[in-house]
Amino acid sequence: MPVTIADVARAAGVSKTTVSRVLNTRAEVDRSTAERVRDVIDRLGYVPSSGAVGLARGQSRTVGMLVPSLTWPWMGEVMQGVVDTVEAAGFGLLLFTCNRGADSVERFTSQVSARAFDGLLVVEPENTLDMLTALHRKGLPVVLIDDRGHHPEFPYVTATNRDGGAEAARHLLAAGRHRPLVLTGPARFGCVRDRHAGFRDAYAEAGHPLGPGQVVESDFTEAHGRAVVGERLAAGREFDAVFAHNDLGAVGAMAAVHAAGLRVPQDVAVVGFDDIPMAALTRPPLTTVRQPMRRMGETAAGLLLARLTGEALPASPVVLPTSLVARGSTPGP
Amino acid sequence: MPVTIADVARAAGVSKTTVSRVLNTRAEVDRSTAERVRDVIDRLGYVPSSGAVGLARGQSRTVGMLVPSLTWPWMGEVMQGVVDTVEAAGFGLLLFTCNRGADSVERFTSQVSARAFDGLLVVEPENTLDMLTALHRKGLPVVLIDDRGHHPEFPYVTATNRDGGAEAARHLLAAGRHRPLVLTGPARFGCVRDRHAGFRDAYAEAGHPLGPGQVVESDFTEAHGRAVVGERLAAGREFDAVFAHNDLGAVGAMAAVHAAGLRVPQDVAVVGFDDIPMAALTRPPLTTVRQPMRRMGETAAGLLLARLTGEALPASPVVLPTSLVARGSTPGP
DNA sequence: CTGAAAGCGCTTACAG
DNA sequence: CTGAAAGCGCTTACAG
Repeated sequence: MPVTIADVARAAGVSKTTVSRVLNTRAEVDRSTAERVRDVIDRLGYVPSSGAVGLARGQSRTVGMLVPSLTWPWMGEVMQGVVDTVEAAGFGLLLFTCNRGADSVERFTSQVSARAFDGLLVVEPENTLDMLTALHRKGLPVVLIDDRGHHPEFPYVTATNRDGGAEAARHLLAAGRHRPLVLTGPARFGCVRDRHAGFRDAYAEAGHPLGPGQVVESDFTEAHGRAVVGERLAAGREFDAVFAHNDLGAVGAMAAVHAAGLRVPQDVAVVGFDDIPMAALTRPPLTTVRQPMRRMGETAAGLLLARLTGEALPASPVVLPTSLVARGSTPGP
Repeated sequence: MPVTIADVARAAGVSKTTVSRVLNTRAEVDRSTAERVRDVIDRLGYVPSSGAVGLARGQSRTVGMLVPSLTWPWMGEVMQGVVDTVEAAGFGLLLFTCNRGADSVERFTSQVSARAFDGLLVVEPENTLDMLTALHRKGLPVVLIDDRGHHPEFPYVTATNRDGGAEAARHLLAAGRHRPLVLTGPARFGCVRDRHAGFRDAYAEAGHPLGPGQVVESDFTEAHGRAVVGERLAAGREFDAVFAHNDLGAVGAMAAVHAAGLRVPQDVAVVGFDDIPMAALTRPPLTTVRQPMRRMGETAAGLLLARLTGEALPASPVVLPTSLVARGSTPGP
């Protein structure tokens, strides 16, 4: 019932070949013929079936996106950047989150074999790097967003985590805070190691090297950040600042400081990482190292699309700059 | 290069028809033949091309999802519910956000004509109801999530907005707050009218009818909520509570109360609506009327999938219950 | 139980 | 500049 290329051809008195040619604006069509065909297309409201085009051309003009979760606080920004870019290029975006065990991972890889999409954008779910590498080796174009420090063999977009950590340190040092407590993320993440290295080195260079008791591995949750800082406070405060490797952890830290009857930033200054939407709305607003999440999404999508339309991809990763956003959780100048 | 059904047929010494039959588990295949074919499929790692299957069957086993924005604080939960449900059913999810003007709306509708998906889930972007209604009339199955009170002619999933408003009122009344300030959302939204009706009636029934000065139309932003409450406070406080129609507005209200040197909840109690992830993390944590966003997403997806697999859809909308989550921004019992 | 053939709606050499 | 025909990888009557 929907109108097909055959209907258009019949109505315009030409062959399907010709219709296809004006559809794809191949040059070798008589101007008046083309115009007539275009009129019919408009009149009939014809739109080529994407499935048929894909089958005939061997490509789907669709990109896949795999994410570990859609509810993480910064995921919306990444997604928005990706969708905007993919849509503007006239591609479709197929969304996957294989977060229900091995079963769903398998289902996902079978979608790949089904050639449902031409390329893949991914925020890496845990333990999927091997699978992704295998897909890439089999010829699927893949671009990673935030490599988690795994440095895969395919292109990725990340942020200057080391610089970000260093900037957080310099900001706290400038405020005269010499005894920070660092709440890292899981140590297996490269971004965590980078953030910490930047922070630690900056403190060392300033003549205030971090002692072993000043660094605690956390898990990126608000609850754990709160628990750790709460315990440290109860055991007797020996720090004048907290640097958390993500904003949620920083929010937990602030809650613990307040719960202990202390003030942010006067007694304990707090710096987070990410600049999630909530960061500007906490009390006090959270000073944080901003990652340009939306731009990271746009950039990754742009790389993948370029690859799909024939361009070669940059051999080296794309590293976008972080920036410190100073707010009320650290002392003003 | 990828393995096709013809490869499998050849290797198994049968026709493509037979392979297709075991693939789709039609009964009329000899058991031993079927087993042999299955072995070959496994050995070759064959997966049917989704595009080809779709073309032959006239359906894509993909559902589309249209949203106004991916960065709204509750969108992640809705999306997660949708994706989980759609994935579990073995369908693909194609994501659209036509938020770049009429141009992108047109691009979206053309995707529909291209039969890229079999059904559509939508959180309605502004001014798209007519377009959606037209698509539905042309035969596209559509399910709306949160009807915004438009009561469209196709199925939708929403929450008990009126009850939610009433529950907020009863909660504040129980705390002895008789002079609330109401910060509504845009009046054109049906959910806003419902929330307000429930709240207003409950106050009236309790003998404390709302005066005209106690209701202000806001726009669901934190900034406007803060501005309105700030002005009211500066003009002389004549309210002991704020009911905001969304959590972001409530967060703004709390900020304004604190900025005025007053306390939440002692001087001004605050109740929000939605229960976004941030609500539990504010200082004090925000009392709010919870909408089961993830379940709304799951439910809508389930309805659409049922429809696509042949079941009839319920004529009446599905209305999920809201629930009041009491936290620190209102006085305890 | 099994297969040859037509068809889904396009694109693309190949001829003219 | 234009078209007939083959092909993309499946499914599905239709025969046997």
